[in-house]
Amino acid sequence: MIFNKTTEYALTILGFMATRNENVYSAEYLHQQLNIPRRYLRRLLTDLASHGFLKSSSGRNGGFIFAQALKEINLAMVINKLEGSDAVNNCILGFSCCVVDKPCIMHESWMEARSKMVETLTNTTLADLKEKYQMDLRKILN
Amino acid sequence: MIFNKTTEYALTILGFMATRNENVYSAEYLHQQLNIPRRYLRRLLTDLASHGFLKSSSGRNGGFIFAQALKEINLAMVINKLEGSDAVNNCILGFSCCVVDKPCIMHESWMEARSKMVETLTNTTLADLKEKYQMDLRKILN
DNA sequence: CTTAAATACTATAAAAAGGTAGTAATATAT
DNA sequence: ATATATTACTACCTTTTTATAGTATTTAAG
Repeated sequence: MIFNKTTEYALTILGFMATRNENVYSAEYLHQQLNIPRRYLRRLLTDLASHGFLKSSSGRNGGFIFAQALKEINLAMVINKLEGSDAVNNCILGFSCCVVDKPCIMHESWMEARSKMVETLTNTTLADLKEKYQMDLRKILN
Repeated sequence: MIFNKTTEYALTILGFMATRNENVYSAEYLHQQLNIPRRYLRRLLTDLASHGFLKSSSGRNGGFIFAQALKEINLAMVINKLEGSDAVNNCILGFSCCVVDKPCIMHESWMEARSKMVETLTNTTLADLKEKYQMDLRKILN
């Protein structure tokens, strides 16, 4: 499982938008480029706007743009907003009773695994993805 | 999200069984100890048996025991069996087209994060959990 | 001012995951 | 043999997640 489909979609959208250079992205355009179900994607875009990642403009020539600088948005932020609170921070066993001073059996192994993952996700911003994308492009051209 | 509830339950059950010293564990007993819904837990135990982690014996005094040595069962195995195929090995974006020679934008960041996690989960066996549990017990007693 | 291209809102449908119920089958103790 | 404690199987119900539909609203072009 790892992440919900909705979260995957959100990362896909933001990742795509971050690496291209359009002025504005309409839902229809993103749908065609990314193959995410049309109506579901629209709602998700609205959500991403209400979460503060995107800004929407209605009407003709409207669409979505980033509401923040790319370097301000990291992958962990997106995941946390979409999975609700701290999906990534929970005990692997979902034990509400599993806390630092009374950990469950798997606590230690899982914390180690998880914290590495969270660290990477937190350290990766959309700006990093853009940079990587452009570097890859240059490699292909040379 | 990270893992399904079913996967959490499975890890809880196996972790519990690994750290205690009963001869056999009935569904009813596990239900009382672990607070997993009675009927759902039963089905899950049957599944764990058919996946080869447990062996069941019917009838009076029946129940479940491990079908393999504790050191042969690691957390990644359990997760993979329950989440179906390779949940943990998928692209973060769920792109079927994302493969090593044509990776998606987030491939690299995600692979790094994920592989750390998979490594820990693969290296942690039920025998390790048992050992850790007994060490913790000794600490409390001293 | 009308039309067209867009987002916004709300309700509903479909699919998947989680959970329950009934009954059959099995095996042990007495 | 019978009663009891157990798992096994199958069908169904509930909740959550994913997806669709209809209609209203916004805005720019012509």
